Amino acid sequence: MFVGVHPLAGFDKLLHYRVPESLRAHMQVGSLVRVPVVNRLHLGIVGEIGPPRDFPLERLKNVAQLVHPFPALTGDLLGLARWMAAYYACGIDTIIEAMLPAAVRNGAGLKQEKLLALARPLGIDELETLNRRAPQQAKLYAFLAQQFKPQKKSLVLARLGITAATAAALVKRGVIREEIRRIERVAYADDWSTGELVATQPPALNPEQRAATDALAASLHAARFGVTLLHGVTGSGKTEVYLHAVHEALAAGGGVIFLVPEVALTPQTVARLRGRLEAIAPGHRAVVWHSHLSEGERLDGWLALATGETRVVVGARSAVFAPVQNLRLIVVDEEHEPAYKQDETPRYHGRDVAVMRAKLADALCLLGSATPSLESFANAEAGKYALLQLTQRIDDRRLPDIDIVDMRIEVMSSRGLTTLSRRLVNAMQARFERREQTILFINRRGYSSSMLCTECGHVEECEHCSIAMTYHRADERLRCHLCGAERPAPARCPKCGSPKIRWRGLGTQRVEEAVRRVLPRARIERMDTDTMSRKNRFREVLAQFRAGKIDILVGTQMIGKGLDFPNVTLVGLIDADISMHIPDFRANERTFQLLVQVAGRAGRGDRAGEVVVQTFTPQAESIQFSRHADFAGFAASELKMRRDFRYPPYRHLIHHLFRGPNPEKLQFFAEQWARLVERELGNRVELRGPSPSPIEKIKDEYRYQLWYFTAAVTKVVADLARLRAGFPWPEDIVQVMDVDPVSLM
DNA sequence: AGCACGCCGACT
DNA sequence: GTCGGCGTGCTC
Repeated sequence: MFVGVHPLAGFDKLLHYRVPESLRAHMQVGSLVRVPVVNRLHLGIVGEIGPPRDFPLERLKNVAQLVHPFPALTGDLLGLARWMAAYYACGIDTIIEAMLPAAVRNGAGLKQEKLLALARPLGIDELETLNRRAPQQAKLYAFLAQQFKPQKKSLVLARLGITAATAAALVKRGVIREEIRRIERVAYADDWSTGELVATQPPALNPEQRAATDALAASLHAARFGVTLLHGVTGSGKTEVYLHAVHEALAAGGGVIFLVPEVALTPQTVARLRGRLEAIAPGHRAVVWHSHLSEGERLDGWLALATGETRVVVGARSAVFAPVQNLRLIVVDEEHEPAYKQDETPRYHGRDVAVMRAKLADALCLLGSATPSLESFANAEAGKYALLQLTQRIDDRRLPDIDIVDMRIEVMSSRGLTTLSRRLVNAMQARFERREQTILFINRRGYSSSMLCTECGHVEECEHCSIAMTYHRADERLRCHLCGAERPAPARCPKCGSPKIRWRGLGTQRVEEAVRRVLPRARIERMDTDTMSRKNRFREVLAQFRAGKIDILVGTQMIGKGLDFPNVTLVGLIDADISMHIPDFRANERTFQLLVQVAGRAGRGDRAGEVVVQTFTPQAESIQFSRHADFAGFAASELKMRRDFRYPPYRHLIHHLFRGPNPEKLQFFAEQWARLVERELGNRVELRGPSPSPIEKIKDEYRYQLWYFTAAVTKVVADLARLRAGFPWPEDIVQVMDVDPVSLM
């Protein structure tokens, strides 16, 4: 008997081994084994059963040990690992490592990391010779000499672009020293298992909820892959719908994964969820899974699931890898949350991975949100995902009125005062007189500003990529952050010729001043990163606001969190469209989400609140969204961390990008990379040739360099005016390519 | 990742 | 000639 094993030894290759008689009984795909690699034992996962295709059988070594009698990875998980390795362009070993808790990977083997530190300082002449004879070592020495603490080896090597051999040479000479530190997890009392299990009576469902649960029950009954998007406004009782689906899946003998964003994993939430679960599906105890568990707790939970003793897991994004048997349902609550994105290797998106896992396990994936992400919404629109809507609030609170104010008209009619519209000022005065509160939200998702004409609303775009170009004040030029194109900033609007063209972005101070002018007696407080330097200031201001000691709160994104002030009946959104021109669709998306959150909370129980949205582009025809920017960003940040990107085609491209000014080779690998991206992402890639900038500059700006090769852009059209009609995501989604993980298999 | 191998420039 | 630095390729 032969097996192909993915060793967890730091490289991405399937190695074959002979299985001794004694280990054959329980050996299967997904088994955790210990195998010899070179002269050391490593853990590995059996990836296939059978002999190697191009390796002589007589040279095969034996499997040393079978760690568990049951498979550590279920079949769908192994398939998922393969898919992730291709989709996120990383080694399968890193993914398998992420799938197994540290304690499982080795009984006592705690994770270790290597650190580098200076051992003895070098004398002047020694340094001199080093500089001359071994520039790489000198670079490393210079770096370490500046550090106070030992630094992580892998990071240092990646940053400086040097190999382990360089470090080894210095270690051998005793100039630097290598330390090994065990990374131990902080043990942490699980107050969730002891938290009071309030076995609340399941509340009666309203007709909408009933319809949704019926539809889900039907889908679950079919026992086929499917994705359902549950779009329910804030307070419409999504959780109750989830729980009925969970019950249905459990009753059918299936397993369930319930994902929540990390922030939502508070003891209270989990206790409540558990309580409800107990009430609705008696006898089922859920495993709780998150990053703060101790090794032992993780192991317990993992074993309970892997052996089939428990069939439900509630947890943060990594719970998507839980070894749940006979998986029937994956719930992704608040699916739009950016917390589902992992920003360390292996980089992945928990929601997309959930969809894919459901596909591989023939299970149902239920995505829920009050503000679905654009990609999920688009997939629902396209009919790939089923859509269920909950439009009524359980508490029957009315949705606020939304006014869109066209600031172009304001600018024309009232010259001078253009920060606040008449509409907003009147509304604010009314609140002040009634002793109600106002929030002014300044949409200033900074860093990049675009060129906007205040006369006609025209925004300068890149001719290749069709995204708004970024204005760089220093040299008065416009740049495209996607393809790197640039040109001088125009003095007049290219469309209507007006000189009133300016870069956007109002400061909080300016808004505050404007408010003071119209409401001199009101108590106003400003809240942004500048004024909130002191740590407690933030809470202080919020407390004062809640206590009614502040009439008007002016702030940026910061006020979006924890926004539940009962006396706020007016929310003003200044420069609502500014982020529409940022060449990053996530920024646009976040603005929508925030707006919906803010708006959903304006108003007092009895009376609907009011939301005033100020914009220069009320009929924004086209907002651009780019999947490529997202992926390239992903890849770029990956590359930042590791010099030798392991996925072979990338590895070579990157190597030549970083190492040699060799245009032919560079082009060859760029083409290879482009083809890879085309294949993996299904998008067209336009190759524009090597960057004109000198190679030294590329090192600093390789992000743009990478983007330079991937200028295919996906277009989505959204209409801000749609906000009038409830809380929708843009309905006019024309085309969203490649946002459905399953289509990219 | 860790290790062996081999090329290449530098210098007792 | 030899030695050390450093890139390259392999691990069943």
